[in-house]
Amino acid sequence: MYTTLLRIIFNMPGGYDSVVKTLNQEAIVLVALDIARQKGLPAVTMRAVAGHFGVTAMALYRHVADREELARLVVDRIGSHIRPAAPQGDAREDDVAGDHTTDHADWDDRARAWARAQRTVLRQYPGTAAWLIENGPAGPQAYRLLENLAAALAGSGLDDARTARGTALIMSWTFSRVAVEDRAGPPRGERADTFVGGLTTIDPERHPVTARIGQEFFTLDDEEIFETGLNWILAGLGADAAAT
Amino acid sequence: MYTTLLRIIFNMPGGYDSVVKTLNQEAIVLVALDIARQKGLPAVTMRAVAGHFGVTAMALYRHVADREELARLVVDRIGSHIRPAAPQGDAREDDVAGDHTTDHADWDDRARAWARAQRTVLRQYPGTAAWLIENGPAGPQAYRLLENLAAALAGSGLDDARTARGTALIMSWTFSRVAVEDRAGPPRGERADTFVGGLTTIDPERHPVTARIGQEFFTLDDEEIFETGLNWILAGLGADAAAT
DNA sequence: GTAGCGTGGTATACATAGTAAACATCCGGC
DNA sequence: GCCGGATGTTTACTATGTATACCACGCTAC
Repeated sequence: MYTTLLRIIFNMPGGYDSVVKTLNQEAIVLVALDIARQKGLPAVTMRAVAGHFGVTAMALYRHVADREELARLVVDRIGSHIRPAAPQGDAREDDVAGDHTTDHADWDDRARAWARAQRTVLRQYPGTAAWLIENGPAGPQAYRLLENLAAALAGSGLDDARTARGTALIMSWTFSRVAVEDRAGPPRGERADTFVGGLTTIDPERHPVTARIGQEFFTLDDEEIFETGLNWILAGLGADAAAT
Repeated sequence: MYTTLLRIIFNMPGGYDSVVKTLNQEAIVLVALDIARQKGLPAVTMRAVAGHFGVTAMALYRHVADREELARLVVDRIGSHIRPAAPQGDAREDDVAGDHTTDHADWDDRARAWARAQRTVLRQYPGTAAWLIENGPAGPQAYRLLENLAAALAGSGLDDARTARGTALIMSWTFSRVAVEDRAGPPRGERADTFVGGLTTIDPERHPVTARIGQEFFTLDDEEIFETGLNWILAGLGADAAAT
């Protein structure tokens, strides 16, 4: 409203759009992305996004179908930030065609790079990993990333069926680890009844192994857990591929 | 309310409690468990549970602190249904002490049995796996089950740190697979823009590998994906244990 | 120029959640 | 016979998504 007036006041060719954010899908997604980064994906509510524009929540519905669509757009945009670099160390962009020409010997390094890139970006947007597990990856970026991973695994010599299963395994590990890391973040040691937090009070009589390795849960950092799991997964895949 | 009157009407020693459910924590958890099984954990709302007793939602707060506590009680109760049988085939109950006396050679079969038992039960209560990923396992049953798994892995010869990481990996795979299966359930082929549903429309030009293996995502059933992933994980763990 | 129509934002309201606060009721013990 | 704790109710407030009706602007066709 009053756009004409504001255009006169600001006296600029493109109107006031370059100063005050215009309400369109692109801008909405960007604001939502910002909220997701700062407060997590669940904090991306219609009212919160609308508030950043000084409009009502209903205004957003002229540009996105509903919250579900907005979430998908946000997650897809997050996916566009994930650029698994080639493991050789050269900084070239990953282009799908190019990836297929790389040496097949380093398939596991490519898979590792893929998982690390996923984790790095997903960690910046709390709640996204959990969302992906519950809703499933979708959209163009998801396809691009799936292709990257599948291409890497296909280079191992696994057949198609195993390649498909392998992508599921690596994606699962990546998403669920980040989801776990998301919650373990800020309120460290706040809730005593949490799984990890409660490990100090384990009764060694009834739970001898847990009591013994309980310390490990504290000292291990997320990085180590993630990398070790990834190594085991790739070792298992590699052994299977070699045996075929 | 009117308990005296009802006791007179029903004319029974214990009052009407044996006919109409009494409101106490145990009964609340059982009703919540029932709702979780039929409609999933997210459907366990305070009002829904209260409705089954013919009371208001606020009445529940005399017996549970809040929805969070109720959810934890429900999940713990679900955990009590998980009884990973010994892999030898004998039907004895798994008791923690007994588990440790079993032969260490079959550590991977024990881990497999653990994961299968988890999956079988978690599948009966949709949304629980996702809840576990987001909130983390907690409570007595979680400890018992963790001990079971850790004990199995410790039998592989892995050191404590690796055992801890191994439990995280196996739990992650189990939980996230069931979480994925939960959503893939009823609305199969409903949303065309879903990850799996969209795989038919993959452009073979841009996503050659995905297009090729796309069929596999349809034909593979959940059982196969789960078992194969589990095998790879255990193979990776085993190789590492053997190398140490 | 003006009538009308489409685009886009607003106002209002409803449904579903959890839950706080004050009140009511009932029952057992003094 | 009354009192106090335990237990359920009432009311209401919050946050969330979203349906519906409305309205204001500005462009286009006459």
